[in-house]
Amino acid sequence: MAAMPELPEVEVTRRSFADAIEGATVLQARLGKPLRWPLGLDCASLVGGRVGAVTRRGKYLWLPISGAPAQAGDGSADGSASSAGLLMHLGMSGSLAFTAQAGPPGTHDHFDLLTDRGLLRLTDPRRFGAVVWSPSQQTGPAAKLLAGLGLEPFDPRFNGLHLHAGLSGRRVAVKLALLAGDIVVGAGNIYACEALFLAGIDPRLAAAKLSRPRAERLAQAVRSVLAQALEAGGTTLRDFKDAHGVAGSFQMQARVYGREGQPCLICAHPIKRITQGQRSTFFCSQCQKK
DNA sequence: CTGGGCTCCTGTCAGC
DNA sequence: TGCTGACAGGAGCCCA
Repeated sequence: MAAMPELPEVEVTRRSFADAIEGATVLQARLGKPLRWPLGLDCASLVGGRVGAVTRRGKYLWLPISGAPAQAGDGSADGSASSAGLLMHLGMSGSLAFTAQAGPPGTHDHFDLLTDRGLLRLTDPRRFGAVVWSPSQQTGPAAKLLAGLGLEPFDPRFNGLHLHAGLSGRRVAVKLALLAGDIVVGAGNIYACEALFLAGIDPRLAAAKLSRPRAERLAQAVRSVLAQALEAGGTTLRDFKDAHGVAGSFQMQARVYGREGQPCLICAHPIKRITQGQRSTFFCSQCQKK
């Protein structure tokens, strides 16, 4: 079962278990095969900890865990932002399930957090995902990983002006600049392609060459594509499911992604596929201009 | 500082 | 049916 964790999928996952797990007590933790980075803590040290409010930053989830007896120097016991916790990333193939009853771990289940309210389980075949212990979001490994992330797409400060400023002085193609995530987070390969199509912008256009008005349109398109996907339950192309195993509603139809050779929905010109930064870009050469 | 390319690992699918 | 190669939604890191 493939997950497709771009921002909407991560947010849908978060919403699907955040309320249920908040306030739970950790009974046990287990690691499977190594993920992208080491946990940085003994699983046993998590036992007795209390899970706080799960938040998201970009495609990362933050699970505050406070008050575990074995955690030295953990001053906070209320699950607040300054609490210690786990920074999680789903990589390219990760998914989280939170269930009351779960069987023994399967081949691709590489992290379990058993609580008195249920089991949070990370399944990740490719193991590009990560679960990393950090003394807080603002310090330690979490701070390092979250540093340099751009604005959240739904942050009111993310607008055409911000995008235009971020793109200025960059020679890279506008699509790669979007993907880099240091201007705005959350647009992965699919949604970057889709947003550029919506905005009528050629993905190969040098970032700095995008005019202010077109940057405005692109910012709007990024928000709109991500909002649509979010509303649809995070569904994009395949079989994404949230932490209860609920599938998305399949409303977010890709207009260009994965449609090489098929007619553009606007002008019927065949959709093109090119490679940018070792990744596929889909676009309509007729509707998307430089 | 920017930009380009590589890398981690496994599953799936198309083609022969 | 079996093998092989291409490709996959992320993103940190290293080097020019």
